[in-house]
Amino acid sequence: MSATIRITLPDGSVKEVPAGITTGEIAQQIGPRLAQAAVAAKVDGAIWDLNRPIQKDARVEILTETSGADALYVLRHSSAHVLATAVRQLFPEARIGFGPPIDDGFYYDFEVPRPFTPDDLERIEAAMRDVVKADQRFGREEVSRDDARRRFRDDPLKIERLEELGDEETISVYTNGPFFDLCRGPHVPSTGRIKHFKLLHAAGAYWRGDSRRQMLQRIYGTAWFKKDDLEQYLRRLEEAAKRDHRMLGKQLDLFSIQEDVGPGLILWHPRGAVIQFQLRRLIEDEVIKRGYDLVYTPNITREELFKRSGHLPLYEANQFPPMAAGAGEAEEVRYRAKPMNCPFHILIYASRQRSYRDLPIRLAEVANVYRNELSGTLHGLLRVRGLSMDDAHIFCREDQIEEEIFQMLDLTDFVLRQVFSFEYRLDLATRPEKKIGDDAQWEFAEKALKAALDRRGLTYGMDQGGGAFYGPKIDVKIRDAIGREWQGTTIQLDYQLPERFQLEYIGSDNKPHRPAMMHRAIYGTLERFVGLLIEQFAGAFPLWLAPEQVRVLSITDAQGPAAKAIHERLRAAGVRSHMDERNETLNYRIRDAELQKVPYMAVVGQREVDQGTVAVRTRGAGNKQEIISVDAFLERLKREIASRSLELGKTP
RNA sequence: GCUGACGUAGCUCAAUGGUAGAGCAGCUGAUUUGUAAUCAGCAGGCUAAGGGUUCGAGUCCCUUCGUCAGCUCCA
Repeated sequence: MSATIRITLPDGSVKEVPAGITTGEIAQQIGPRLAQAAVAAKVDGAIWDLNRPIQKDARVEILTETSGADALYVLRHSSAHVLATAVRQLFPEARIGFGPPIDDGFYYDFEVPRPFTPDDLERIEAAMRDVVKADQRFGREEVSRDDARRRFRDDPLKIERLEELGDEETISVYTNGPFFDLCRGPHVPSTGRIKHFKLLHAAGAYWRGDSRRQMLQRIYGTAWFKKDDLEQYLRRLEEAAKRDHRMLGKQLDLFSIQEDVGPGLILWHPRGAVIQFQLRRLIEDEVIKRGYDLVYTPNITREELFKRSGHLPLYEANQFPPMAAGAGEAEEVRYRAKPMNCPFHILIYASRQRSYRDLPIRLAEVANVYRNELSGTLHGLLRVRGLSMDDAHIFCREDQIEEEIFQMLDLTDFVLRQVFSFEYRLDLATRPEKKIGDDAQWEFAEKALKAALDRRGLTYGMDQGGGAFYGPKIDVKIRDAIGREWQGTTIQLDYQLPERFQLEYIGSDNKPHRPAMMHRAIYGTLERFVGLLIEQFAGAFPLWLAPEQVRVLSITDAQGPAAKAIHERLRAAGVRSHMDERNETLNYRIRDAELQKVPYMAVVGQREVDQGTVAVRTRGAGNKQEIISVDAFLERLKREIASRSLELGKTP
């Protein structure tokens, strides 16, 4: 006998249906068009296949191609299976790893005797199209552990995963055509639903993300419901490539990285240095207003200092090897380039006795540090070996911690959101495996960070195990042009260093106490931040940051002296003005200034000379020129620069 | 660091194992231009570095350095 169950639909209506009905059948009952468009269903909030039977009362929502992220997730997961089906067909010896959906696409990991070539990818993609054409039905089976062991006996990676599943977990196997996979699902009804996909690239990836385990070959792809969406996505990738800071850095002559100097070491050309300089000014001015003191400390130090701080040996892999002082009195003394500034700031703190009345003490320094990062991780300005950190260390009483963190979050918001309109995401990173200090200290520190975040009413993610070895931290992630996330701001609590350096202050009880300590960088590093800014603005910087703010162009040589006078007047007023008096046509010089993304061009012809005006052309505004007096132009420039407006011609 | 691809003029790219080219940029000259490329000429290279195979290597092989994608790591 078949029992009846009650299905609640999103509009609140209730359907009485026999138990064992599938969500696909429910869709069919509602309407054939819905059934046609259906991809999967949400049953009590969980995503299910359309052909999975429902046995008890539930809320059901049919997901269609237009249901957004959930539906795409299912499509891409199924695409990964189609990929694996094709790979297995062409490379029967391939063993399968994991194949999940990811943002914008999917991947699948394979253990194969040799890596995939670009040719292989083309063949695999063609084979995938055959699988799609065959319109294989995705079937779901629940199997016993023994059964699963038998079925995956040739796939050791799957067996490894299988053995980790708890006894209470359902073991499900999904099949399509000849392919079967240990998989939680869900999937689209059949492979024919996957029409618009493309394989993007192949690369090595460690099994389970562990660099001690074997390397598998990962194939990345993207998949969409509509042809337009796929094309738009591919176009978006191309557009993003045009914003790549490495390409723009070359075109706009901002910086270079040269083999003669070394990987990850930046040469800031004059035009790039301007941007860095403006950022330094901004943060230094702001920090002074907020009660910090600026300090300067050396780039190298006796190695003992980093032993005392605990960086050696824990951080040694990231440090450059020691250098000897050479012949003479200090022959045996070994020095190290600094990877961090904390020990120096600590020594400044400890250089005299401190009272509770002095706290908090906030020491700030935009400093160069050197970290020997793995060569394969270096990436333009976004990951370098010579870093300019806008670093600071705060020493305070325990009861001041929360307020200090609160203030740092405020400074972060000022810089990232108010000044730059960055969308940013916060993470609370907790204790890692490699750490110093006991669990009680970590517990306390993690709570303090949480309290400040909650007090500011911020939402944040948890990054379990992502903390620094000396304490938990709050990290800010900013996306680059192609959507990769990079850490910018970091706020870290540290209970270890004050202990190691025996830091003290004299409390109101006239007894010594240990201060709390925090590290923080708002930009993170100037290298990375400038890199992200280049991509954010696609090289077209707002006036206050632009390497060249105005380019003065004379129409013929006759206006040369007058143009030069205007240029010099602007420069004397602090405007970054350049003059283009090359023997080229006006059109040529305008084109050049546009390509260099100069915010304003000031064109000076005979009419302008006679009237004491300039013809102002705004970047990107075509030939909508504006004739104004030199005085008015200069006033406008000054106002816009001071306002740090992100848009040309607009002062907030 | 690992896996793979790649490295040719300042830049972007060509060159079935058989004399290294083009466009732009640069230099010289002509031209004096009113809002996205004026014309002509000239110069520019030990093909990343080092080794090997070959009558002959930019091209094939090895090593090193570097770049790119991803993994790991991280500001």
